[in-house]
This record gives sequence, C-alpha cells and structure tokens, in this order.
Amino acid sequence: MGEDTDGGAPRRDGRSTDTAHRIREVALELFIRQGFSRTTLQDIADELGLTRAALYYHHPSKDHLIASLVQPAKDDIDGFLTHAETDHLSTRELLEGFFDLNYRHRMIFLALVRDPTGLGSVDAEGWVTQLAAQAQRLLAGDEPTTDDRLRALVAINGLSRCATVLPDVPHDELREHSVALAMEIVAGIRGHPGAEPGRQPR
Amino acid sequence: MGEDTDGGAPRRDGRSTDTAHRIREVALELFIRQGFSRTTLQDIADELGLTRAALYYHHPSKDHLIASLVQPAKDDIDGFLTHAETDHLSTRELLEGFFDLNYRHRMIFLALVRDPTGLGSVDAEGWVTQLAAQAQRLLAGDEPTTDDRLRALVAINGLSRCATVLPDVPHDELREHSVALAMEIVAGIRGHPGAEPGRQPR
DNA sequence: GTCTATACCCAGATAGAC
DNA sequence: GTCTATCTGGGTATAGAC
Repeated sequence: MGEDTDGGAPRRDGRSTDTAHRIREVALELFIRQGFSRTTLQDIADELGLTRAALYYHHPSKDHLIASLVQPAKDDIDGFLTHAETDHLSTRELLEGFFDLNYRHRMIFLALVRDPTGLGSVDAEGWVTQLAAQAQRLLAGDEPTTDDRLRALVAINGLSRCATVLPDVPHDELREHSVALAMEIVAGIRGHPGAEPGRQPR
Repeated sequence: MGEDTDGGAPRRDGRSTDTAHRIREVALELFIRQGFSRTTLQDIADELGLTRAALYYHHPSKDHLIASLVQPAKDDIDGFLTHAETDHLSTRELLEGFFDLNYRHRMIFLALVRDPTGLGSVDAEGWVTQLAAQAQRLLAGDEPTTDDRLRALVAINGLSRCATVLPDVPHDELREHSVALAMEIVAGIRGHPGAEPGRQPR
C-alpha cells in the first residue's frame, strides 16, 4: 500500500505523524480484519486512545474515511484506463497493466470483496459500470457483438478476480497465468483492437 | 434455517396471502428499488400500513427478512452443486445449470450487487468462498494446477456475471454465448473432468 | 393470533467547552 | 486537536389491547 494519500491533513511540511494518517492506517487494518460494517468508529477510536468525536475532526464521516482509503485505487485505475485509451496500448499491455493495478491494490479490494458493505460508501455502482464500459470499448471496439461484450467482460472481471483472490499463489506465477488466460479469452474477439498479427487463436 | 421462507407465519393450510408473505413482497420491491441499507423497516411498515413492531411479529429481524429473500437462491445453488457432484454431470450440463441458476435469481443478485450491504445479512463470506471451492473441484479436479484453478475461477465467475449483469441481451442469446465461452475457458484444463471426448479446443 | 404503544440501546454525527 | 455532552435514526424487545 503505497504513498497513500493524505486526506484532509492540515500540515504538509515534512511532518508525518498526522493523526489523520494514523486513523487511516488503523482503520484499514481493522476494516481488513473484521469488515467495514462490523468495525465501528468506537473500535477505531479505542485502538488509538481517542474518542469518536476526535475522529470527526479529521474525517467528516465514516463514509468519507472509507472512501479516502479506496480513492487511491480508484484514481489509479481511472488514470490507467485514460492513459490506455489515449496512448493506444496493445492488448497485452492493457491486460498486464490492469492486472498490476488490481494486484497493487489487492488488500483494499479483498476487504471490499469480503465485506462489500464498503462499496456503499464509494460511488461503486456508477464507477464499476463505467469502468466496465470503458474496458469493454478498449478491448472490443465500438460495435461489439454480444460475444465480444461477453469476452471483454469475462476477461476483465476474471483478471481482477485472479489478482485479488488467491493469496497463496506467488505473484509472478499468478500474473503470468492470469494474463495468458485473459489474452486467450480476448483473442476470440473478431479482429480485436491491438491484436498482434502473428497470434494463434489457441 | 431450513424449510422456511415462511418466517413465523401461523397458518400452513393452502392459504397464501399471509401478512408475512406480503411483507416479503413489499420488502423485495423496496430493496430492489432503493437498496437494502437505505430501506428501513419503517419504510416497509408504512407501505403496508403497519408499524415496525408488527413486522417483528412475522420476521425476527431485518437480517432474517433479507436472508429469507436470499435463501431460495442459496438453497437452489447449493442443491445444484450437490446434485452435480453426486450425479457426475458433464461439464456442459454443469455450466448450463449454473448459468440457469444465476439467471433465475438474477433480480436478487442484482439487488445484492447494487447494494452489497445485504450480503452482511446472509453468511455470504463463508458461502461464496465455499461455493467457489466446490465449483473449482468439480471443474478442475482434486489436484489442480494454478492454471486450472484460474480457469475454473474465471469461468464460474464470468458465467455468474454474464447472467446477472447485461439485462439488455435476450435470454437465449445470452445463455448460448455465455456457456460457450465458459466451455472454451474450461477446455484448457488438463484432462478436465467430464470432458466430452470429441470436443474441439475452439 | 395479530397488531399497537412504548421503551431501549447502539452507532453515527454535531456543538461547544477546554 | 481533543474532550464531554447530546441529538438522531433505526433496529431490537416486551407488554398488553383487541
């Protein structure tokens, strides 16, 4: 988990021990351990030796807190798709990049899978559908057949799934096989954009 | 849990228009329209001209109410998988059956996707993972390679996704293409169980 | 057997003192 | 920046009217 953000923290000088930041750390940990809905603000406050009210000074609401944890992943993916669109990535680059994205943020995604309640705090519905549409257009073009749509959907969906679930598989192996499988699925799209001329249908 | 679907309803003769049943109807409608979390017991009671407490007479809690709506789908799927295991269904039968199941209950699944809050009411976590494991074993056998696991995961996951999302595609077309794609994915499993000897890899 | 009235408690959220 | 106090919404629970 990375650089992570910095929600509404006041000071931007080298200082690090922002309470806001510590709150996010503890919150993420608890959310992953026991899910969003079963983690109360009281739990978080207790863990930090604070009161609920103190949390509100740093984060306007529980929803916002959750959103601020998901936001980096969201931005990352959105940015990648935009970049993919403008820079005409090859299919392989697209799928690899998408896997890496999902893998990088797998902890949050895992938390969201285990307790999807958290999706309610972020836009989710709009986001996921729009994301799916965008990925579909990249993979299947502007006038996809039903089969094309299905392939794009299943490939993207599967890729995301493979990257988050399956913690016991080592990264390199997981990545290689996941992308290969996605490539195979997408290969069935008629004259799929970014196709590598020499590919074998199977 | 078990028989039910008929919360605490008193009469068990042929009668149908039990209050308990009307509650479920109204509840499902509201849940689909505005999500689980944003639908309060008050909303449901108001719609029926009752009080919250009256609901309590028929259903022990909101969680139970939600669970009773999801239960049929759950039982249906569990039953199918058990049946598939004991009766050694072919891969095609398995995938077709799984699609049909997901399609039949797509309204509830859609509601659960749109507001995953409801998943908290049912076991969800345990259920889904166990279900995935079971499906994987059916498709990939007892000692799957990583690639096998991925294929089973992506196929099942994709099938479920295709059946619920994509309301604009007519049923027959959707079913045909979804199953075909799943078959294609699963075909890559080495000597996959239930393989039809004469199949073409693509 | 079916429902109302009412109280209860928890967790999210706000106001204002320090 | 953190506290105490308080409000609110809503799920839970019981007693009792009919």
